[in-house]
Amino acid sequence: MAVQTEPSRRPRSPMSRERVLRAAVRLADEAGIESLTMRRLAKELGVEAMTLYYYVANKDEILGGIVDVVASEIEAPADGPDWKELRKSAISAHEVLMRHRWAASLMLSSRHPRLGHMEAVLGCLRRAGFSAEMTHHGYHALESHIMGFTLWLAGMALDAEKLPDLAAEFLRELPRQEFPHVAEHIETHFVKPTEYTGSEFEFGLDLILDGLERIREES
Amino acid sequence: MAVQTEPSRRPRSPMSRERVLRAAVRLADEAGIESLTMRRLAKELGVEAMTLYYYVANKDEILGGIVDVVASEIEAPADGPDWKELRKSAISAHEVLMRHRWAASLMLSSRHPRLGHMEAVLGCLRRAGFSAEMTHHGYHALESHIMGFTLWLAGMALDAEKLPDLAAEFLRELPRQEFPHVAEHIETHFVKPTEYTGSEFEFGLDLILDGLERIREES
DNA sequence: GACCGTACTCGTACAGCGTAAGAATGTCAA
DNA sequence: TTGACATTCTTACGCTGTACGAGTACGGTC
Repeated sequence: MAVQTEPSRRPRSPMSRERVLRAAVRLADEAGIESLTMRRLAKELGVEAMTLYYYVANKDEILGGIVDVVASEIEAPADGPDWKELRKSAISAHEVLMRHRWAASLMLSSRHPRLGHMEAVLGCLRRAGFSAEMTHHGYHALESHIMGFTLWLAGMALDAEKLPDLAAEFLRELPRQEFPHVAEHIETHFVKPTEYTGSEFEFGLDLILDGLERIREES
Repeated sequence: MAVQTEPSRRPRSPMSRERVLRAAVRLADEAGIESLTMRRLAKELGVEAMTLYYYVANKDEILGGIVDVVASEIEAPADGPDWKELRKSAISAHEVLMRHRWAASLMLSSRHPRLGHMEAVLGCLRRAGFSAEMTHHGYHALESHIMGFTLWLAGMALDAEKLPDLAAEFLRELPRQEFPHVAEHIETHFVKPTEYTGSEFEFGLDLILDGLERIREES
């Protein structure tokens, strides 16, 4: 039963569905999701396009697969009694989705639900004493914030390092008397090149969590 | 032979950029955004694909244009003193984006900001006494909820009328002891064919608005 | 009439996309 | 050696956006 296959004879590392997916994630991260084509992905793997179809039914399966890869990086809320574990989990989701800026919109349009994560979040709320009704409302409020905010920020951050310059130029051409608040917004937000620390995401998150807390205490 | 009023050579109404965009919106509404191709849109207008390029630089301009058409349907918050005008405006945005389920994700990826709406929302918060900082936070929290929730719901509602059956079958195959809360969630949400009235959207919206209110009163 | 500029529409072509069909190649067991 | 099977590649098809240039219609002017 000695494995006779000598890797030296065939320099290519063995292909696999997992290897395809990992390469797809890397390609999407580095070159954008629009660069993820069957031919380009195949070239990346040193192979022809049709070879991929031996490991994957079609491109949709690749898209679903890389969404799963990314989703598995998200930290689920712990099982303990503290329902504010959701806070950590939400921040984790935001961070992961910002590392893979193409993932959020794919995740929303994915036909296949992430049951494990959903179960963990719902259970966390339920154990904290929320009613079924309130649990569902809370779940959607949280998920909406994560997705909405992340999608917005990911759209902004397409060209992160030259954003201050872009904002400055935009500001110069903006008719200020017509859009004074927009001008103010851009100024405080973008022109000074502050590192994004997630505080904006957390503001909205805490708005929701504190609101839920209050509802829970009232009931 | 009088060829003048031959039905095959029907009198085409005059083409225009606006007519192209309106047809594009209708096509996307009726057949999905993925059906919006230059050739199909042209056929819809009784014309060849390349004709469209006389009115529009490229397809991206069409996509930007139809986003603007949809955005203009959204009711901006009124200029008055009541900052909860934002509530009406947010609900309007949600309704409009649900009428055009392809629009939300396009709007998020659009490179061109909707200054008028942004100015109205920011001004509304500012006039209510929020600090610049808080205004920006509130703006993003609201916008995130609108976009995140609408995108989620639009993804769900792809095949609205047969959703209860789908949910029932999904539920039948779901390992209940493994995902009890998910099962509960699906049951209360989908199996009974309740008309969606927007109450879920408004729950999260009010969580945010009430949270902002409290912050305003504290300061 | 003839001529011409302008506005508009279309035919053709090309590179790139996902992928169906099947041939070619490599590897192992009998 | 033969045959079965796993893996990869070649070719081709219909679709996409769109570059390029050739029509076509319709005013003026001479």
